[in-house]
Amino acid sequence: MSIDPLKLRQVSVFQNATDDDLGLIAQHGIERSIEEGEFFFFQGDPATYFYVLISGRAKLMQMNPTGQQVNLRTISAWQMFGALGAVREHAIYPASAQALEHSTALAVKSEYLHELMQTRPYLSIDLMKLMTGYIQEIQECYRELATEKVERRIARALLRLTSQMGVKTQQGYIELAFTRQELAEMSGTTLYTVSRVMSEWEKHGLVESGRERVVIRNPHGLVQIAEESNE
Amino acid sequence: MSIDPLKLRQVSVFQNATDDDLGLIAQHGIERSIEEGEFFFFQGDPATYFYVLISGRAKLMQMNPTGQQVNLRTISAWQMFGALGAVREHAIYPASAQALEHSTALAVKSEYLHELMQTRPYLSIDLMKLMTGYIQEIQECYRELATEKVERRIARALLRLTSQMGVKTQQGYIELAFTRQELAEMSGTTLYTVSRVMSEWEKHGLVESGRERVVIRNPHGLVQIAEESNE
DNA sequence: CGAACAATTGATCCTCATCAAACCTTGTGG
DNA sequence: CCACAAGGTTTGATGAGGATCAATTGTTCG
Repeated sequence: MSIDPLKLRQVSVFQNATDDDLGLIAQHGIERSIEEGEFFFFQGDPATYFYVLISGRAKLMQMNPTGQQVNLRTISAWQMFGALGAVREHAIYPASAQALEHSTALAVKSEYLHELMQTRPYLSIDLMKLMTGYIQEIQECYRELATEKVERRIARALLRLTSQMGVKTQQGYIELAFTRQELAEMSGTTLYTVSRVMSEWEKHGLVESGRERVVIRNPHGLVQIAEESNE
Repeated sequence: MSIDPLKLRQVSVFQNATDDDLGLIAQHGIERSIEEGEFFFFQGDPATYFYVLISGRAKLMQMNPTGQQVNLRTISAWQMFGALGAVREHAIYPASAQALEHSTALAVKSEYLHELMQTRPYLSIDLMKLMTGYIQEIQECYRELATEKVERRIARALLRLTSQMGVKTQQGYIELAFTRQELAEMSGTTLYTVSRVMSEWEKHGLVESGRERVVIRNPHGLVQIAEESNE
């Protein structure tokens, strides 16, 4: 039992691929199932496969020698990750990929994508589009971390998550499923600070928070915090 | 009077290009001369040209609304920059490029590179290699900024510069030409902190510093600071 | 119910940013 | 050739913003 190749069209890098190409890719891939907390791959491993997340959620992260983590990106269904190995031979993953919940993914040999790109320019272009988007995002995160205060960074992180993975509740609010720790790793701070900031926001009715859960009640208010000049 | 097309082979993205291709690119480019402090382009401008630096030095930087700067990359001769526009139509530059000294560069229409990539897979691949390298570098910077202390970040910044643009002095030391302000922007701190750290290092014979100048006398010592576990 | 894990909150401390003032270095013009 | 201006650098004093530690309180699940 394998996935429907045509569903791969949802992957931004494959948006311009032919049906045949999608079939080939699906055919060359194997489905992997990963439990919550387990890893797709580790930073430093040879980058022999790239992945397309089919279900679940995952995160890309780096660890420094002392074990502190930094979250680089959160991945939801039909996003590609670990594709840097398709560009360079003998590349290694520059980050680790960990499942945030039980997930399945299609794993395809990097060299196969590399081979395809030799004869399909649109594939390269679309992969580059993904890369440029990613470069812009991380550049922005970097600038924020260097120049902005925590509260604003946390607001930005929440807004980013909202647009990527926000789920509407019945009341029309937006719900996110992350621990304080995870939010801290995304905004370059500690879980204590995130907790304090959230408590403060809750007092002002901006958010409503619980265990592994944040409900945004007033997105506009968050945007204000994210944008307002340093008063 | 135009540049020798074959010199473009030094550009990593053009390493596999044919002589004819190099000729075409040179032919489609115009030479621009930029004075110290002037800009090649600004963040937010339409990304209609990409550049190859022919002589001089430049930096890619972002500014936040309050005017604080972050340095993303320093560019030396025969490096390409501003190429994100070749990937996506109507793209805008995500950063500004400023000349650190009088510089000349070849400016080529982004869409021309885009066109070439349609029929020359190796060009796309080589541009992607550049991008992946860049992604890895900025990811690393991001992680450092989020998890490491200033002293170590400054050491890392110096080491990065050393490998990219270091010039050997007669005595075999490595000399770099940057102001405290510039070093601060590269390591996410202030010129005051950079100055203090450098004074401290100078006492221990690691570096020798002057106006817009840093001489590294003991690279190994810097590596130790950059790597040593948080004691 | 109890164990494991997540969140909160207070107290404390430390790293750096910030401000201010003085000091160097370099280049320019009289 | 000296004086001065402009810009880079150093250093001290001060304070704020968060990190860290510790103790307590929720929450979920077997």
